[in-house]
Amino acid sequence: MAASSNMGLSRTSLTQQVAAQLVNYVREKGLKPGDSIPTTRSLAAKFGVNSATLREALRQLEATGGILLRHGSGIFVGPNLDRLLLANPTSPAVSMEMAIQLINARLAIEPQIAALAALNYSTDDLAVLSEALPVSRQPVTEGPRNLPSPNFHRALAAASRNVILFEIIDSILTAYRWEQHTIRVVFADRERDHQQHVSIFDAVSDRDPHRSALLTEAHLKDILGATLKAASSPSDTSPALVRD
Amino acid sequence: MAASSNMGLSRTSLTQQVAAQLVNYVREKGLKPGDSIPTTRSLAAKFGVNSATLREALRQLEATGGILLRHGSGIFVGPNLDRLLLANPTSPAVSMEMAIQLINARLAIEPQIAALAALNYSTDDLAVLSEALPVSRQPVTEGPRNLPSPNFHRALAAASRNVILFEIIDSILTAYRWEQHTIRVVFADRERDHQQHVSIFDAVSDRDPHRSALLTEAHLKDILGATLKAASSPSDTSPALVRD
DNA sequence: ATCATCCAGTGATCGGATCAATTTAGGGGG
DNA sequence: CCCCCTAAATTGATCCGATCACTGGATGAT
Repeated sequence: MAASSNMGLSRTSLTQQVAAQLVNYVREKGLKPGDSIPTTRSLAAKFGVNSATLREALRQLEATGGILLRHGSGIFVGPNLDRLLLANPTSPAVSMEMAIQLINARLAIEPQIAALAALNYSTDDLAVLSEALPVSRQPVTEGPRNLPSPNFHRALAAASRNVILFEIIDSILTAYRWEQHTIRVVFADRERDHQQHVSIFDAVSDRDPHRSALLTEAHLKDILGATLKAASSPSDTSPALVRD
Repeated sequence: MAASSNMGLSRTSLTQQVAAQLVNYVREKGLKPGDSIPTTRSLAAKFGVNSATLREALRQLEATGGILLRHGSGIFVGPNLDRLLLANPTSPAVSMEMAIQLINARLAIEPQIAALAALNYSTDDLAVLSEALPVSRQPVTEGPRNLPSPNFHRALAAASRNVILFEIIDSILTAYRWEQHTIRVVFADRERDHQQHVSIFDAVSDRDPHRSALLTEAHLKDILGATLKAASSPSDTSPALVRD
């Protein structure tokens, strides 16, 4: 049951494996918020890892909001179970469903962000935004190690001058990319994607909130449509492309 | 410099104190994404804690997306510095600014969520929503241990049938309550708050997305206005109230 | 100059020991 | 019989030191 030895390809750290196992445990047991989780000692024994390693996994899940650690009392499932279970996807089907929900979430939020960006952006923001513009035309720029070049949507959120909204979009995009590790969304018309970005940029720089919102909405609906089509017809000849 | 002994009231765990210290270190040093952070051993010595404790703090910050741990290479500041720095607020003034940004973020998102809820809710959702309705009238129900009674806005987000959006609202509300630990927002007209909730509920149950969005927007603008007024005039006679 | 190899630095994991907070079970007094 | 106070058991939190595993640069031969 344990068998966490580094057999073959073990790209992930033991700690994260343990965290994933714990999430699966909660999932399979059908535990609900408030339910208790076995003690640290028994968990460490169950997963066949050291207490320190288990502890790191616990902290990680606690930071995410998945579990609660109460000194002297025990370990409990956190209030927001979703956040815990979404940590590791179950099946590609679920992943696709998640991807669609992610796009729908963006569809609900980003038009407002575009409008706010049009109202609040500074000259610096505009510079960053225009700088992120040509990037979306590049095929798949394999940038430096771990510095993903700021893409258009992130820059747009930054221009809205609201840290919270930026954080939200950032986390959504991150989550989306994570989903893409499982399912690759085929995006046929890359040039069209870029053109839409340009038109959004123009609307924002014109300080036109209404037009910015509408164009952003249309853009995301386009992406949603492409994703839905890709969902019905599995990956065919066209290579999987990453888009932002 | 270390001095992490449990003097007086130390409600937070040592691990979290260390995490906070590390964040402050990054802040004061003015480190930017990609910059390297001292080694685990030196950090443990610097903060005067054991390596295991430091490690838990690191995992915690890593899970939040604040830092990057690379085996054999080093520790680095993560791509999203904001997420790191927002972990612990600096001053009440900043906190107030953050509270306003939080409300503005809700203002950008929740109307759309209300519209989606009007379109997508099921009978179960409606039941939960109506159940959460009378709660907002209660003064400050000190519920059981750690099960915050589902409040109206959370239920509304759940009715939108989009897990991502629910997560977003949930995190915003959580963050907001966290901010309230520092600054207490005075909300004068509690009855009005409740009436607005009721009218939103009616619009949603009528499957009227447009009206739902408009009412939600008005409701949040009300809250924003009250918060802004409280920001200008510091806490006076009226007791601080918690609202949702 | 090129490339394989080695080595120091650094994070990751381990094993057990000890401290601290919580809960629970008794025991004494009312 | 019930309540309060104390003590022990339970469980998470921290510590300590050691060892393993990955990376990157230095070393040296070709």
